[in-house]
Amino acid sequence: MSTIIDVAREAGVSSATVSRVMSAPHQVAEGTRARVLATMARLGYTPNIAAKTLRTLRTDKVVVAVPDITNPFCAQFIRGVEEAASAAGYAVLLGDTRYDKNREEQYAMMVRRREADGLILLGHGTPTCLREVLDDSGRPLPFINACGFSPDPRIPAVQIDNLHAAAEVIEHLADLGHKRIGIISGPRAAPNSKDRITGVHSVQLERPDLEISAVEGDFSINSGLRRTLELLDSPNPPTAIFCLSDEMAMGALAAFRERGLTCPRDISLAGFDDIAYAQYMNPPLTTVRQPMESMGHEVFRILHDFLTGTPSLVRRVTLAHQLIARESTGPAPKA
Amino acid sequence: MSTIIDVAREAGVSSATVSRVMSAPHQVAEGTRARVLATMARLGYTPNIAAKTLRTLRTDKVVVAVPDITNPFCAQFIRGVEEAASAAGYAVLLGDTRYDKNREEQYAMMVRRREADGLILLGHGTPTCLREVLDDSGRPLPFINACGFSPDPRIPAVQIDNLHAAAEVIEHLADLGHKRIGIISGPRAAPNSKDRITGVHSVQLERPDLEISAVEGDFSINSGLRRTLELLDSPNPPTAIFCLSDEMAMGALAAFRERGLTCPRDISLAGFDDIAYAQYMNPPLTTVRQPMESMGHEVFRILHDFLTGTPSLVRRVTLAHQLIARESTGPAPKA
DNA sequence: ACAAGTCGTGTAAACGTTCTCATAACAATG
DNA sequence: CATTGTTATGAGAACGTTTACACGACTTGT
Repeated sequence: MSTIIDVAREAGVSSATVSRVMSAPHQVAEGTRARVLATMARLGYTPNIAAKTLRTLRTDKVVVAVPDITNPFCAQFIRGVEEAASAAGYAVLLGDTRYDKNREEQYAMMVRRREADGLILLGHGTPTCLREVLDDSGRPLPFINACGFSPDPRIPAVQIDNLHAAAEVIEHLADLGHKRIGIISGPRAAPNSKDRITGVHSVQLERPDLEISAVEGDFSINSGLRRTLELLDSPNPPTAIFCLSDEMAMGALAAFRERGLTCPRDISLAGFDDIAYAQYMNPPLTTVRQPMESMGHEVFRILHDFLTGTPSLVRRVTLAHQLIARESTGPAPKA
Repeated sequence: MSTIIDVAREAGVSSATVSRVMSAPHQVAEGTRARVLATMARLGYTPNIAAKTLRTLRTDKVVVAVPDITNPFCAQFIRGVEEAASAAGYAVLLGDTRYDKNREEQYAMMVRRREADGLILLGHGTPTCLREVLDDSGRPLPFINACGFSPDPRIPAVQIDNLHAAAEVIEHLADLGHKRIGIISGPRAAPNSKDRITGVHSVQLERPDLEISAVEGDFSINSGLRRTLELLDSPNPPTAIFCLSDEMAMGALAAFRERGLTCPRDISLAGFDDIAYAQYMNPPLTTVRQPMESMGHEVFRILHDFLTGTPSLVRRVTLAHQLIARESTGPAPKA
């Protein structure tokens, strides 16, 4: 492996000039530049990144940590971040936390150890090793949440209006004549689950004839299946089910199948997220679209502004969602 | 940010000793070790990775590049690699190539620039910037393929027996009485598509009454939908369709729906991969299970042996697959 | 008592960059 | 002609580690 020194020697210049050819080409005379470039090509020179970051303290990398890489919802978000990042000359380091705090910490450590310039976390959490720094120094961190506002207001974040999104779904179902609606939430602790449930109840306030029964899932297909079976087996089963993720809705569909129920004739179903599969389900799923790619763009933009010292006061951004009515929701069956 | 020198000064030892406390703790006296450890904790010392890799030329990172992070099939593989990697103290850098050669090159460059110790590529390709090195030096590279043997035999790889797996599916369908079978392949250029098609034809040799019509897809849901519609609209449509990926099978299901066909009563369907969604589709999908997690383990193991200089002659490994018959395949309808 | 280990530690030279100064050559200005 | 400014380059000091080598203090075996 040849170094910048080799190139310098071969081209008859100093290492400083070679360095400049790469980072500030206009500063070096055209002839010299061409000669250096040619030498670099001839030697197959590739700069040593470790040395570069040791010197500059910049890695041009950001970590994106998602709770479940298996979920297409996360994948879309990653795509968005990746797009914005590579446009700005940054590489994306991807982390799959599997909803595990320890793994989350590990990825956060990468920014503490300066293996990456910043951290984007899908979810509302704050890794403790970053919180420590924040509490000690009080200075803002190269860290941002997506899809969930942290309870700590100092931490920037981007999300949709979960409360109103959920409310719209319930209104949609109520308009179709559904009175008994089952909700399958994500883990209750998550602020966005809470927001969505608050949204559900806000509708109930205006339509007191609504009967809402909420159970707790974990966003997985299987929990959607299990919880739906429970709802169906209850004494007075709902005529519509609202899953707070499309994956759980997929499980619900399997549960309907298991009980011989036809959707939407016998029971209606709504999901949340609008993953790519939603439109291909059987029947195509009514759901709320979260603009995950735009969220990725936006989140990176904010982080990047911070990294480049671009003065900015933007802390939190709310993006527009969209209710997408497909065929899984229909009129409530006549009792 | 405190350095190893700060810790050394505070603890009254040399930087060498501090370094040893981290990398070879048994070499340093217990009392000293405790003192150093305490000092490190007090100062909140975190080692600078850039300096470390500059010195050692090791990053303890491997890049895993997959063609489509959105595909749960890839995700499972990543999980497998990640598991094996973190057990061995390696971090995984994830790359989403989106079937794009340029992106593939970019990730390969990371190992050339020593930003990572090795590259795992899902697919049969060889990035040109690595092939160059291989051709120039002739020495083996820290590079391995998964799910597809490279035409270049010098490159290690792990995959299943695609030929026989596909043959088993066709036999399964033929046993159910299907005579006209449609195949929706991935891009023809891919060796594993070729292998599977060869497998299909190997069955045809023994059962000459089979009519096979193969069309080319691109593994995406949408191509599955489109190609299936074409097959259904042909003069003598097949009674069974075999998609070379579960995602395309999902598209096929949507196509059936669009044409008012009930699966498996009117038409049978088989997929390939056994992604997590396969069992939850409507109807649950008959498919071939590829052991993606084990493949991840195995692939990392081979790469790791190479990296640690463990002498090994294993170049290529074939893992066991499994035909999983679910409800999407049934007896051929009576003409 | 001496030679030959072992053990714990320190010294200092790398690793490959970047970047601040310094300098030299030349042009423009008074 | 002296001064000032501009432009292209070089010298060399960091950046924070690891590690080969050296050394002194013990232990052990003769």
